[in-house]
Amino acid sequence: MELASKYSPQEIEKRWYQYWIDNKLFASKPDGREPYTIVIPPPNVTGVLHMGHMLNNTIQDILVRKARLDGKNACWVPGTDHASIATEAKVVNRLAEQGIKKRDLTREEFLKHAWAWTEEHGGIILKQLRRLGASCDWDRTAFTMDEKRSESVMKVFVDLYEKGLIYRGLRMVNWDPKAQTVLSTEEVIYRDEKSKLYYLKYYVADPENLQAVGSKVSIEALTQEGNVIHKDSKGYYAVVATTRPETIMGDTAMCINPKDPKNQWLRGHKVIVPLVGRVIPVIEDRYVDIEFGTGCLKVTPAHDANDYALGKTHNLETIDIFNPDGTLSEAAGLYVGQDRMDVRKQIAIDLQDAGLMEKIEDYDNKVGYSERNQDTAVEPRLCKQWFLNMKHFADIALPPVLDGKIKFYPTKYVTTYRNWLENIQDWCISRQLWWGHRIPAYFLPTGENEEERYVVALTKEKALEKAKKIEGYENITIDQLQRDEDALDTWFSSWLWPISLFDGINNPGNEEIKYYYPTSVLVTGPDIIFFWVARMIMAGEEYLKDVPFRSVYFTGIVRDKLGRKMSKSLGNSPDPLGLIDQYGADGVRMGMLLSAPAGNDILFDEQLCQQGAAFCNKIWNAFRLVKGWQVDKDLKQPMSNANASTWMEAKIKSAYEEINDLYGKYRLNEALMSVFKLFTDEFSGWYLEMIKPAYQAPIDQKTLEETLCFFEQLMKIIHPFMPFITEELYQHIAERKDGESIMVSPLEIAAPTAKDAEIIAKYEELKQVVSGVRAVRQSKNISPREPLTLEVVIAADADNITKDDALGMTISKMASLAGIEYVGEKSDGTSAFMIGTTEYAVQLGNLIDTEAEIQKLEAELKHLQGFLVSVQKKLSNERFVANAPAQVVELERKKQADAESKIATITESLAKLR
RNA sequence: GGGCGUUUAGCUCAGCUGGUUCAGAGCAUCUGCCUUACAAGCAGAGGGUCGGCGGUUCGAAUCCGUCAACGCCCACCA
Repeated sequence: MELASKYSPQEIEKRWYQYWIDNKLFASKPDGREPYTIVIPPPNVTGVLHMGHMLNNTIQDILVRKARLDGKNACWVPGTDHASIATEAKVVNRLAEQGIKKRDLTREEFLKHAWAWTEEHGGIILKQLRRLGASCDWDRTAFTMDEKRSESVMKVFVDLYEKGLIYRGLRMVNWDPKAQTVLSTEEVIYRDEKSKLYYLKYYVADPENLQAVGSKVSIEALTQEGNVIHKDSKGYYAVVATTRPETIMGDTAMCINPKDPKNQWLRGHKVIVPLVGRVIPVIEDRYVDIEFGTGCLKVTPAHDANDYALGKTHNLETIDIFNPDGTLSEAAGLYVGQDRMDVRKQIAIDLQDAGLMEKIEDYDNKVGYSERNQDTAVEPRLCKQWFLNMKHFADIALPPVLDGKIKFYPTKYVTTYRNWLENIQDWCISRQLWWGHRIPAYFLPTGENEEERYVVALTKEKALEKAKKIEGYENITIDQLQRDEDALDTWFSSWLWPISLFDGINNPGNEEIKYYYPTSVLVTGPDIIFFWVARMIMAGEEYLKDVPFRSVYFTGIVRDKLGRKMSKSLGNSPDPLGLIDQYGADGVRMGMLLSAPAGNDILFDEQLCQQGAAFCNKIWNAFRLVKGWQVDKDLKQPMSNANASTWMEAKIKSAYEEINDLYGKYRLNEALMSVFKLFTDEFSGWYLEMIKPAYQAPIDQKTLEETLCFFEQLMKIIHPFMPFITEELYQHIAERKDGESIMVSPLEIAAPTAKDAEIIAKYEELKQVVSGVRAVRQSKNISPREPLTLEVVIAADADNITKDDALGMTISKMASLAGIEYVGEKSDGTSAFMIGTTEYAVQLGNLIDTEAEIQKLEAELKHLQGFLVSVQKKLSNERFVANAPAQVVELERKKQADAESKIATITESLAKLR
């Protein structure tokens, strides 16, 4: 079969992917082999493949394919996440485009739209992964909202509720006014913002009292005690610094620190909220920072977590001045119906106009935004929500990571993990969304001002049974039960992923969960260590009493080559599928990985894909060379080939050992680099050139067989990184039966022995001699094909690698030598170089440039003399000789001896040249 | 404010518990080659006082201290 001189991946990749699918080579069922399991971090169901996915999934695919070659039963389970906030937002937007408002629809109608959208866009991302070569067991594709996963979520909710770990309570929570849902603390990200600090005047409401006090103790006296008293024509006033003047309508107190000397004069008084006119008490609490602003804090219990806490201790009224959409409510009394951000601007003006603003300063502060929606600030809001008690889960999730039962790569994330768990807050798991798992709680009818009553059960029927057992509700009917409208946080289903994929919640102890769990490794980004990684560990420990994965490999963020995050607005994110079209999946995989040092961010440079494509071409052409050789069955294998073959085998063994070690440490970029060098330098650059027959000359059978065997081994070693081209060539190397595949062909390579190391060392020396001759050619401008004679300057009985017939032959071939001569003294007209302590000289005849030779030798001599001085200095240091280990001293002595001998040789040569 | 990490050739990174001929790789650069597997290639070469300072040691890129720059995470200072 004729092979083109350039490798074209497109058709080949398509063909083999189909072949793998047709032969169910990605499928896994429990059997007697050791399992190797990875569950995919489920991408958003309506998401589109980006470079982060490319990296993450390339890594997973490499690990899974390697496991297959190692003879393990590899199972990579794909799936998607319903991503409730993100998806619901997308559906709401699409409906808006059609002029439909979410709140005009019933829940059922809305969900119909959402499912339609999911079916339309859902799973595109999984299809895209196939282009990359992802070897997922597609028959297992799951969705966080499919039947099994949903059932698991419901069961877990009910179970945790019954265990008393889920509770419902009124808390200060983070509210996203745009999505109109509550968020967990982890979903709020804080951004630095340039804002303003407004200093507002709160007039003292009872100036007579102040006067009264003042009459007893004069204002002057108070001032002398350190009080800072503000007064203008309208009276005495306190100054409060705030970043949020629009919340003053919710103020129910002003707070000072009892130990603040500046504000002692305000003790026990009342002040008037500016513009609003409400009279509020001055309370005292050590929470207030004396140094901040004026030391006076406005207390708005409904709209700030700290103020809420203050409100609780001091029994303050709570006035909620915001509507769920972030506009001002009736309770505010002013600016009703306007957006809080507009009100902030307006009220500043109004305060100023009313003379109630002391000053405005620039101020840097942090403002919380929803992780999913970065243009609307999160609002602290008092809300009744469902929470998961995290203390219990932190207790069970910390030990496995600290004890190393789960290994993190890189390890630095253990600290991050521990810090989070040690300061954990309860997890707010309810969301005011429809797209998600609806909370299985049912409210019972109650009177107007009664506490709410509810039951939690898997079905409405079971809820009814439970309700009937409650005193006073014996006669309740099913229609009177009102199911909670809210859905659960997406992560409340994701945290079960490694369990629910094998149906371990619904079907505890089933064959699959027993076989595949714990999974082998989780490959994910550090940004979801709290959202997902930690919580999976919690769920695993809670429900299976075992870790969900043995190791976690945290990948970095994919950035552009300038180090900027890839983003749509910067337009610096390449289209992954476009890259695959251009460079082939194998090329892109290599490009991704080469730039991905373990645990660091990756600076993606498209040029690396080019390198990947070039490597494919290299492999392709090496194969063309081997495939083109004619065999002469009668030809005996030359010794030089037999030796080269022994060396190549040793080299593969030692490289493979190193590669395996790197896999074990998840240093995949380094493993790939080793693979690359093994193929390009050792195999193609050296080995093939060593055994390559002369033009149109045949090769002996044995060498060809051995070469094909190496080729096959190399294809297997490369396969996890570049699955397509390796499969293609594997199929070409020998006749394969239909259904056979490199993917599942076992790869067994023995560990290198001491003898292998010896051979490798010998060939390293051989390479140096060859390079030495080549360097001489280069510097003298001699054609690579011009035959030259090499002199080896050694004693007649001395040993040298060129004396080995096979090695000598190889050196002659690789360096295009006419012959090798052994001389006691090199002849005139030679250019020399040293390998170790042996001098080699290339006969140049009249091409020799004596002056250049002298310069070269002088430079080397100078260098050696400097080196010798440093070694001698070390050896003459008594403390070094006394303290350093014997072998280190011995080594220095050898360095000294070698240097001296080299210097002698060079000095002699120089004398002769002169 | 606390914690973690990074700083080694033009770029991206190795260099483990200090000592295997004055620090390595890939890419990039320069030079010479269209040598019948591959110019998406081959051969050769140049390039770093290992962020600064101080210390421990016979010996430090490697250990300790300190400073600086950059990055990330956490934290209720309005």
